[in-house]
Amino acid sequence: MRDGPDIARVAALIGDPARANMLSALMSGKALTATELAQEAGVQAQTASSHLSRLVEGGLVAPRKSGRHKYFSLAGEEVADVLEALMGLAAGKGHLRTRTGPKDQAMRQARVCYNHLAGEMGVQMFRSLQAQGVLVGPDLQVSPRGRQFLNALGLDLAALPKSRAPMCKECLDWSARQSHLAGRLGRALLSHFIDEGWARRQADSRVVQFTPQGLRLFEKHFGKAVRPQEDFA
Amino acid sequence: MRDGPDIARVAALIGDPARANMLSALMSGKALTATELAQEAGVQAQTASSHLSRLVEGGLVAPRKSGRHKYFSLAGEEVADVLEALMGLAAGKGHLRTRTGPKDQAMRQARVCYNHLAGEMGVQMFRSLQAQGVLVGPDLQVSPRGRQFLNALGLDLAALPKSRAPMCKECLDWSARQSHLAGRLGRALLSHFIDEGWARRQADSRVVQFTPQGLRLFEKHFGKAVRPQEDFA
DNA sequence: TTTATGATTCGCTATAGATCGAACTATATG
DNA sequence: CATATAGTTCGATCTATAGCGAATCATAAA
Repeated sequence: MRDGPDIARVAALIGDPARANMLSALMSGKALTATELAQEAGVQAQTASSHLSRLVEGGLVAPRKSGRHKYFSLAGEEVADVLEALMGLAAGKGHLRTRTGPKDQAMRQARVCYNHLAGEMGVQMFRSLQAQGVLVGPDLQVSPRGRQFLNALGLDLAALPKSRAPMCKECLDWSARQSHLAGRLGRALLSHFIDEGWARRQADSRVVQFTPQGLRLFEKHFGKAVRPQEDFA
Repeated sequence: MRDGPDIARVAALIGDPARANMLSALMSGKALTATELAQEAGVQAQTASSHLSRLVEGGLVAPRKSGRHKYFSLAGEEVADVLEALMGLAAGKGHLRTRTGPKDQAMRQARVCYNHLAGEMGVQMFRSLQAQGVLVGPDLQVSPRGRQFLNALGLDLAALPKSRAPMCKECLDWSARQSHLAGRLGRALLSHFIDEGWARRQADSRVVQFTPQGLRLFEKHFGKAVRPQEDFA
């Protein structure tokens, strides 16, 4: 069994606590500077710099300079997917870093996964979109009815930036263990919710906080989110 | 960002070359003894023993003794899923361990993923099952028509061993970058192909070799597999 | 019983790499 | 220009752990 991809290389890259913290922070979808990431990781700036160059070298994060700052972000959606999957496994094995607090509860409810909505509400939205026939088929095409639905929401697909990236993609949720919507449409929907004031991002965390009004509107369009699943020991 | 699952712990566990080799070998779905795994990993028996106890401790593999042998297998489907996802990322980044050989080609065509069929043919089968309405809805329920279809194939769902594990589950393919069928049905289908002589497992590898007849029957029921995708650099 | 083989435990060594202090470069701001 | 801040490079240290030899335990075969 000496063939196949070199899985140890990427895993080792993720397997260092400092780097894992950085990657987790980047799961917010925001691009962060080297010093911000150093703080997230709890190490000195020099150490962080070394870690970051290794992450770039390994193709997990992408650098971008702007003035005297250097911003880092996840290299792509596949990276975010793998991280989310790893979180699922770790959570399932009970490897949690902290006692479950109030934030944890909120994270399970609604959070950012790279650039789209995850958590119970993310899962609920995805199921609803399929049930309503907005997304159809195994490859998740947007149906004509779907276009109409999205227009009614105030979202124009044609206005989305052109890109070779897939419009719709599934992403496995670590807390709910079910799929939610990623891809360009997933990103567009989350931005839309925030632009329209349905929800806002909580500073320095992945939590997405819906306003009471926003929640009402969400449930009107996508149905009521299932109650958060109890802990799996 | 000090909350969330402890991703570094599992990743570090996978991130050692010897352990990664062991896990890759276990992706064949077979349970292997400690010495077999030592050979796969290219280390001495004592070293392997230490690695294996750590893998068990971390919940990634499950031990089972039988006489003076101790068999190890992956702890569950979630573990296999994560490994497959990691392979996808590693392959996408060009982190391959060896030059692409003839075996590599065969692996992309049809291989075992833990206990079900993966590769181009696995993906093709999954799409076909959805297109034909055998599996319907976002949660992949087997339709009444689906039951009929499977019966015609010689597969009786009611005869499958009872279990709380999901009947149908998606699993992301590292070579094709699309979903294929996992879960109890996925397992049952692969066993069926082998029992019926459509295909046989290649010794000491994950490759699934279809016979000419088996291939014809497969294509009759599931359509022709798409041509293997070219390398992504 | 003895003998052979599989697996583990112990003790030791060697090494990769994580960490930080200090010096250095580059960009911005006054 | 000088000065402050962001980021990197270099060198040194220190720790975790992968690796193996040798001995030990466990089970099976003879």
